[in-house]
Amino acid sequence: MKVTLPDNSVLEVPDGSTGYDVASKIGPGLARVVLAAKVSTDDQKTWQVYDLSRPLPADCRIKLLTEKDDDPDTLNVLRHSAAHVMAEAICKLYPQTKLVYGPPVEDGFYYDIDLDTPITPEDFPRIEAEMTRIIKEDRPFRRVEMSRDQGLAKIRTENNRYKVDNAERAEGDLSFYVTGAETGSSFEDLCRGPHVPSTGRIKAFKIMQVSGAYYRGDQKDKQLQRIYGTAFASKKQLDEYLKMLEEAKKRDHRRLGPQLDLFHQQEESPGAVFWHPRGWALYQIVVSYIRELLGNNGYYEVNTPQIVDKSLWEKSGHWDKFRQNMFTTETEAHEFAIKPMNCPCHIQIFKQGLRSHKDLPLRFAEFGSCHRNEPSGTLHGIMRVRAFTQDDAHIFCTEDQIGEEVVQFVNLVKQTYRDFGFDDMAVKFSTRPPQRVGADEVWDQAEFALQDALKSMHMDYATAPGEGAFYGPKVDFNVHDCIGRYWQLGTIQVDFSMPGRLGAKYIGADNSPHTPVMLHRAICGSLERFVGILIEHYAGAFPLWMAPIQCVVCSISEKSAPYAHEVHAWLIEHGMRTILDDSSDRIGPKKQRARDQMIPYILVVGEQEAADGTINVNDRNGITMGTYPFEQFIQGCIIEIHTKGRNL
RNA sequence: GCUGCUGUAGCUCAGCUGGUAGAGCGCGUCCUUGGUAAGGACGAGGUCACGGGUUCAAUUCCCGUCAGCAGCUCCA
Repeated sequence: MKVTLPDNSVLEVPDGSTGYDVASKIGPGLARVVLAAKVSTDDQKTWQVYDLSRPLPADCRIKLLTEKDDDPDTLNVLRHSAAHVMAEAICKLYPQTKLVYGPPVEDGFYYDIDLDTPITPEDFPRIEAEMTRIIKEDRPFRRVEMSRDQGLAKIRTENNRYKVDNAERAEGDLSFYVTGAETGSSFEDLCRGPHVPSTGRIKAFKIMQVSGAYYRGDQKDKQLQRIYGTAFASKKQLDEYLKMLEEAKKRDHRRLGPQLDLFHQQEESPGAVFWHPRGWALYQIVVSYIRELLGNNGYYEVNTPQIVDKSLWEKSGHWDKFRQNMFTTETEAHEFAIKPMNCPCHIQIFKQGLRSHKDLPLRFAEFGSCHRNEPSGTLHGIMRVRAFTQDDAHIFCTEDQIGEEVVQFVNLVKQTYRDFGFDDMAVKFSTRPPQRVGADEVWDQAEFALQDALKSMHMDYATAPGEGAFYGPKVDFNVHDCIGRYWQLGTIQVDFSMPGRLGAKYIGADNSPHTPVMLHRAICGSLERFVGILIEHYAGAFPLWMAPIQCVVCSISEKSAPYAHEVHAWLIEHGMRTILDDSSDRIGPKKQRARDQMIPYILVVGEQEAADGTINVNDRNGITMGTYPFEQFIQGCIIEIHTKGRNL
């Protein structure tokens, strides 16, 4: 049979040859480092990863995965095998363990186990030692295939409901992997594969953490222990990965926020933010940016009450679905809810007076302060909080106007994210959830409108079936943080239901009343989260235009302190956010302190500068940029701020 | 909310098998007025998260509460 290699050369091998045979034929060096084979039988439309010992299909295209290449499947195979080794080690140490499921994931792998004894980080070294032993034995991974019936019969004897479940849900015939000899020391697991040839090929691994995970993600089902690990083809790569994690920690907004004196959080108000002057300056820069953008794009800013009678939330449908997550308060006759969102209030504004179709689209924006009683375990720094402010707006429009409004909004999102420096956002389109309000035809229409707009803009997006809001489908704009977690920032949601439920009407061209469509939308989403993402994105080193403090003036000695005061005053007059350091420290420590605060420009002034009317400019990376006349420096700053630093 | 871990000075952390606490940085005062990645001396700072229990004695052991961390679930 013929096997085509990546360089399009064709190798003639006996029928039934394996990936290992092909590798050996090419060269013994390759045979030593190859881990698995990637095989395509449909001219590279789809690929399947094969064990090296598995016979190849006739006339296929093959790509050999080695320890050195960067194909993500290489790591997946390696990590999947590492998961098996870890499972074996755990079963050896805890014989009552029931294995559940152990896949590779983005940064490593995990194995879910059902075991009543909690595994703690203190146990990791023992498990790792056992894994090292298994790896040293260099036992082969052997694939054993069985007919479905045979396999099911076998697995049912094992008293493990999870594996029976897995087997029942798998399609077609079943395969098991035996690690080791057919008799004697070996470990077996129901598994689709593929695996590396033998345990010895796992060169670098580490158990990372353990946590709870519900079986099949169901909160009502048993909570299992999920043990996370990672594996690489070399120790060097593992070390690099661990170092990268350390570096990422330094960008964490929960560390940088207090360190840069931006905000703090404390026990007495979990899920809320105490903004310090510098953090609030940053926050207000975001607000000003959005306020200007909305003003230029046909929005009217409004403001609505914090505390609203429960009856409004009953009408809107929130009480039914989110009562558990709403903060309430009461007076003599009323039970109130602290608003968890702004839309019902915006509808109240819409309802004042008689609206005409000529008023549409009508766009109400609010920096709306909301409170949601999020479950304690979901809080995360300022990214997920209970008290937050959205750059919220609701667009009241006709069905015909939806497309155009979505397009305009997506353009605003793109412009904003570009200006703030987020270049890789992920777009997600979420469709109708099981629990929802509104007729199916209406959902069809709303989903179509959103998708159509995305397509017309040639946006790349992922579809999330069933993840829409209860009143309508949505498009989310997500950005990742320093440790790769994705957070929803912007969103636009089509709502055919709530205006009707709350009695919003306009008079159409036909002189009869109609219910408007409402679009819920936010560019930043929660401003708290947006600022959190900004902190991590820039690791605290904000571009000049958004830096809370833009310059610090440092005097060389007492002799130059008066001039430093003068320079400081000039900068303030020119609108620069500036502080003065005329302390008795030497210039070294002053600069160090300024760098620690990530202040973009450190302006050193001594007797020389005082005599010349100049300033010596240094950046926060320790680079001395030169001595400039004051005017020249200011002009440079003004340009840098105006262009948001993109051309400099 | 669930599982596991954690909570000691403003920050980062020591503190073994119970005998009421320590370092570095920071902070304050003084000396030094020094030209670009931390000058020197002295000093102040802690109800060891909170509430119970065991004990002659608890920061240390046990239970509970609160908060944080990791993941799961959730996210209008």
